[in-house]
Amino acid sequence: MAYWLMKSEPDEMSIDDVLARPQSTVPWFGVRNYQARNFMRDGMQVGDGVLFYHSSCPQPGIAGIAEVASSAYPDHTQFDPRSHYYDPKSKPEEPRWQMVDVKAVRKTRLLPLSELRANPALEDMVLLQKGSRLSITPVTPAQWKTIQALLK
DNA sequence: GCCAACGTTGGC
DNA sequence: GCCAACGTTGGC
Repeated sequence: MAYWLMKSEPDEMSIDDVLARPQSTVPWFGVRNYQARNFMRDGMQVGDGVLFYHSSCPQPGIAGIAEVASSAYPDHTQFDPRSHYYDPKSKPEEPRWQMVDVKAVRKTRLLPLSELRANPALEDMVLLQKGSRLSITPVTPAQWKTIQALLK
């Protein structure tokens, strides 16, 4: 069992949007960063805990709890020339980009980035490191536990 | 809109 | 393999 933080722009896909979907589940398409892809492909297992983070919005922070709902499989948007996420260099016989399904578990209070930064127990979070921009980052069990307590 | 930080591309 | 140029992310 591992833990992750996944960023989503609420204008694109908020925690409410995911909860409103069938099975509260969404395919996490559009990741175009190798490190983030590798976390999905090599690290994630069904049932892993996910902190659902709202980014690029007025109040960035953790907005909900989710879980990994599938193992990694090819992201079909990479082959669609009309898609914003089209990658002409990726071939169907050798897909470059993968995705997983993510299932929303519950909405939480908005736990703002500023509150995460202010908590000494969380100072090592990958999310909070200088210059960190990864849309998918690992979370340690201790960090997960701290955040669960903050969301109680 | 600004800008720091980082990733990718491509010429050499 | 180096590295300049460019594109993207994302908080502010």
